[in-house]
Amino acid sequence: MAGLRERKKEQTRRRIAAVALRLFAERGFDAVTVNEIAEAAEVAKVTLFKYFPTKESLVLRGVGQENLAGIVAARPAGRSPLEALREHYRGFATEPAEAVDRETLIVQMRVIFASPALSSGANDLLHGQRLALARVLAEERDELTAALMAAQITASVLTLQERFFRHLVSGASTDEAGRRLCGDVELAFDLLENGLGQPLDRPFDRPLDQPGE
Amino acid sequence: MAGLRERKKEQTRRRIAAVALRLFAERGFDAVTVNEIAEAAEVAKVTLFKYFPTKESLVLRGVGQENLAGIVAARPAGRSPLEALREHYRGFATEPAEAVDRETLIVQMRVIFASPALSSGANDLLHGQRLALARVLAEERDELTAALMAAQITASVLTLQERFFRHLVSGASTDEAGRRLCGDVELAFDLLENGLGQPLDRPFDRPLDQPGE
DNA sequence: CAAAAAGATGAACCGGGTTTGCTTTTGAAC
DNA sequence: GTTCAAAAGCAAACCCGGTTCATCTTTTTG
Repeated sequence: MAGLRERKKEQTRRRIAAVALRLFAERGFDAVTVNEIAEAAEVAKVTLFKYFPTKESLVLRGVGQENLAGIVAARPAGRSPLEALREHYRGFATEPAEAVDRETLIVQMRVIFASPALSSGANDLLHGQRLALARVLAEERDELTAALMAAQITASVLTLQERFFRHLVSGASTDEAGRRLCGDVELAFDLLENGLGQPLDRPFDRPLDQPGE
Repeated sequence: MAGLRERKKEQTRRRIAAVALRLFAERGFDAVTVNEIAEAAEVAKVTLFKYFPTKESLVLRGVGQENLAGIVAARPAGRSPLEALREHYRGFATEPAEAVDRETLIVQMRVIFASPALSSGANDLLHGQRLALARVLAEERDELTAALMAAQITASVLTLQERFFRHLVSGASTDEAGRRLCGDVELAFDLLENGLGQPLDRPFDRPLDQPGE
């Protein structure tokens, strides 16, 4: 019934997250205390921690929630896990992001990249994904193979994400970053499929990084 | 000149690490405070932190110092990075561990696996390795390929390590774990070389996990 | 042996996070 | 509208990892 209570809570949560992101962007993650955030957001520290379990979660909320395991588990019959994932990321690269507004996302990523604590925190989030993916893959092959596949896949996806956001953060337009990501996705999945043995090494060539942004 | 001072310091460092490991093994990483460790090791807290920068480092000292980048950079001419790494891990799997005594190592790993904080801490240590490896690889290929290769390789190596130590921790003898690791190394590097596309899927078969431990 | 250099130390402090005990707000039943 | 239980909010005190600082002890060196 979407009560008043719910709305107020949602509003408070947003306010806290927004204030926190702003302060982090202004002065850096480590230089802002949760007390300051709570004060600026006009809640008690204890209340803040009821909404967000840790300081990091103020920024990492909803980052890297790809659910690779789900994508693989839900793939149509006859399609390999890699094909399914490649398809998914093709879609992600072409469609224009949606949901949260770009500006906020960029600031968020900038803050994350600027703080070692947050970067490695984001890293950790993928650990769970890796285990889940390994579990799904293990239904069709032996456990070690499944674990290795999951490890390679999540590592590659993480690399793609990092590059994508790094482009965005360093000023590329959403379109341009998306276009780059397109090629990157193909390369990444080709490497996964065919292995590192073949020197297929970037068949098409492109400007090898920003020629000035 | 190997002064008295040096010896005492080394001795103190060892004592602290040993006491910490014992306490962690007895009661778990989170249930032990650094004050307790300092007290039990008969040093001041501030002294403890001069030897070990963080609580985690009391356990993670020297864990996962493989230096993949170094191995690749130092490989003989004409050998591919993957070949060099495979060779290195073949050696590691056959030679019997050396250095630290097995018992301590096992306790250490048990403690690490039992604590999420430590597990993800150990994870983090590989992050630096990944970047270093990517940098070395980037000397011979484009940056994205290098980054993806580094990501896949470090992820695979981490998986191998985890399995190896998990075997040890769950009671396998060093020999047995080493023998398993042998096969695992070949599979892991075959997957890296040839890709996940080919269903080479474990050509030899083995008991597919502990039949009760 | 004396003075400098290096360590060790206790005490106070900081910041993230939790506990406790209390007040206020909300939603629903009467 | 009144009543009441549940939910949310709060201040203050606390815990723990980690740092700072000023002081004291030990080792080295000349």
